Amino acid sequence: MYARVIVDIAHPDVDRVFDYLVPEGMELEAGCRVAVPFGRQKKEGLIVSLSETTEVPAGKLRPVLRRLDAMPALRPEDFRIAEYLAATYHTTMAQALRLLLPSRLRGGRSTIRTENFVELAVHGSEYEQAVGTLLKKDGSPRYPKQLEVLERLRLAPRGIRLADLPASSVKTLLKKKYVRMREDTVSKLLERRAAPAAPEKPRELSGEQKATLYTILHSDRQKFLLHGVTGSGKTEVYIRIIRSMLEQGRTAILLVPEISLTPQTYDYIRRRLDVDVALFHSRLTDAERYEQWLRVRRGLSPVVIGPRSAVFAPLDNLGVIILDEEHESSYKSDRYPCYTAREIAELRCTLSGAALIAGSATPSLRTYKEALEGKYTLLEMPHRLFGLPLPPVEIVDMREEYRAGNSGIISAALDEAVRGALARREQIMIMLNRRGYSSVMMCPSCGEAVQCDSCDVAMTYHKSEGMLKCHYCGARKELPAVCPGCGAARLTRLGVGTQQLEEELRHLYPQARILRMDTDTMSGRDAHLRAYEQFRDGEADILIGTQMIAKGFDFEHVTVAAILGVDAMLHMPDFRSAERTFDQITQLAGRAGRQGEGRVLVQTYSPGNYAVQAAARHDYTAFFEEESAYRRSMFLPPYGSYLLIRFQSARQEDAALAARDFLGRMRTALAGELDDIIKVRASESPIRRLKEQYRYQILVHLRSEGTPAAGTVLDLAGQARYPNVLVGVDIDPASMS
DNA sequence: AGCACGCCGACT
DNA sequence: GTCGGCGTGCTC
Repeated sequence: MYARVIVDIAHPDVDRVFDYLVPEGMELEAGCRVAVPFGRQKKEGLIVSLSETTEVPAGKLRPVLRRLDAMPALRPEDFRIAEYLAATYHTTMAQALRLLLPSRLRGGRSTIRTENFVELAVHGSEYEQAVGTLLKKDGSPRYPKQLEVLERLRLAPRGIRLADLPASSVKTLLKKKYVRMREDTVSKLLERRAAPAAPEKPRELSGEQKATLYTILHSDRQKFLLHGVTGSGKTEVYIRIIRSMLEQGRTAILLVPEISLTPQTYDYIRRRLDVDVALFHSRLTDAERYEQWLRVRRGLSPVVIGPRSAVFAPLDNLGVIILDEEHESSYKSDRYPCYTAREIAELRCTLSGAALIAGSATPSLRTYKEALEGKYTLLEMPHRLFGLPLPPVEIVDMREEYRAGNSGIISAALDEAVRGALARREQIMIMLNRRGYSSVMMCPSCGEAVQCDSCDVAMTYHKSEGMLKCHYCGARKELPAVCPGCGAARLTRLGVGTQQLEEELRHLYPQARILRMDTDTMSGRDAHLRAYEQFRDGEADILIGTQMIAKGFDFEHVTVAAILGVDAMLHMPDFRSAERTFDQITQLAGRAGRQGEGRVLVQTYSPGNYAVQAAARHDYTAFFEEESAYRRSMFLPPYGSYLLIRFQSARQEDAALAARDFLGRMRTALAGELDDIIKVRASESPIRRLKEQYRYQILVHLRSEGTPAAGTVLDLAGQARYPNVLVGVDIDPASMS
């Protein structure tokens, strides 16, 4: 018998299966991790399959050293997923498989162990009888040790480790057949099932919710896009679907963006579903992550909640994957392999016949386009619950403010709204994009940003070099002395930071209690939850923060919501900047007026921008039409496509040489497919050195997705071998830097 | 990704 | 003469 093994080395030269002899008496299964000799080293590997035959000459074969886990770490489906990852995102199988295992199960740090567990063999009246035989005639204990063991086991549904019980009592109880032994995976935390949360009464669904639910549960379609405005009750629909799957004995994954609000979603779900829910999020330690993974692997948690990596959760009988806020950019990994959770979710749903539900108030262009084309079934929920209207949105023209002599952060309109709310003891939320800063240079008088001459994106100011750079083509130019648009004499760096905003607010409203939420202030483990509760309980009047306050933060007493720094968003050097702006304004507008009255203010130097305008009117369709026409005409995703091939090396000349050589090969290979190509740009990466690595990149802009030219480039990248150079491929990258 | 092999320059 | 640089090739 031979074991076909993928060795855990992420290098293209060894990215294949190696055959090993299975020693006499060693029991192995596909999916097992094993220790194997590899050259002069000892390595970990995963058994892809077992075989009666091998092509490898007998002289080369060496035996498996040992089996590492008591239970196969991976399931057959996991290999399908890894193969897809390796093929689609151009990485090695070893690298792909690492995504499917908790890091604890690598590098000899841990193994899935089993131990002997003792569990009750008698239940109900049989149990009572059994207890009776251990009592004296007067009802007092005759064998107190054995009685104690029975009582402890009665309270432990998964049994208790043999090692944790008195051996002699167990021996006797085994003989009496009151208890039995079972082998099971070891884990202290697995015993610790969260106490059932106080169940909440099911809520009455709105007509819209009922119709949506009905369609999903009774359709023979598999993929759905649930387009529901903020406050339309999408979460309740998700819960009903999950419950329905659980009733059929199937399992569910709920994917949420990485917004550290996962615990809140978790609490909400736990109150509505009385099942064990596994929770993945970025703040778990390696050990906790492993526990959650093992829970799922053992089939103890039929529901998984987590960010993009949770799409790999090893659930059997998968019934549904829900992608909440499907448009969020955090669903795309920023590390190699640069996978997107949506694509993996689609694959898993196809493999297991599960449903996929992508939900959003502002669907990504791509998903909405695919819904219109029929790949997804489009479900609309255009109304808020309880007949609440969407709040009116006021656009404040900051150019006018500037010309009228107010060069501060707060416009006159926002000032008036804040003072009013403070006087009425109502709450205010002010959102700034990211940390508010941007390195785009903009004219405060006309609102224009300095654009690249050949790329239709704003250029980025690199202070260290004193130059403007284009993140798409690498072009550089001097900072112009006057605005190229209107000739005004002052260009400024866009945006303010949350800290600066906080200072300004303290100065303007000394009596107000201000709470700031951003990555600087939210460092502790439960910092988010504490801040959330603080504001909810009325311990602050004004909440300022980055987009982390825009989602899931529903507060009754908020009557004023404002968004600043819209321009830094609009002028991001990224073709998705309008999409992101539309999304952010829409999300913020959803925060105010959950109880009826509410004011939403948008401060911007580009009041006429179509994304700003459409968001203010709550008109997704209009935004989609305009944005998709623009993307189509410029061959931008999801119509056209970008391929970014990056060359990284500790030695600058190695990276540069590799990029140059690759460019040459690519030009030759693409000679017959020039029609597919709009542009090829080779340059230093905008951040030319990162973590000691010099970086060069080639950006290929293709007329449409999945063209032969794309295949040519990706194949070439797959074959590329340069000493000391790492070649990475990113399809439609989220950022060029 | 590691590790040995092997073929060249600078040294006791 | 040999010590050690790192280009090349291999790992079931």
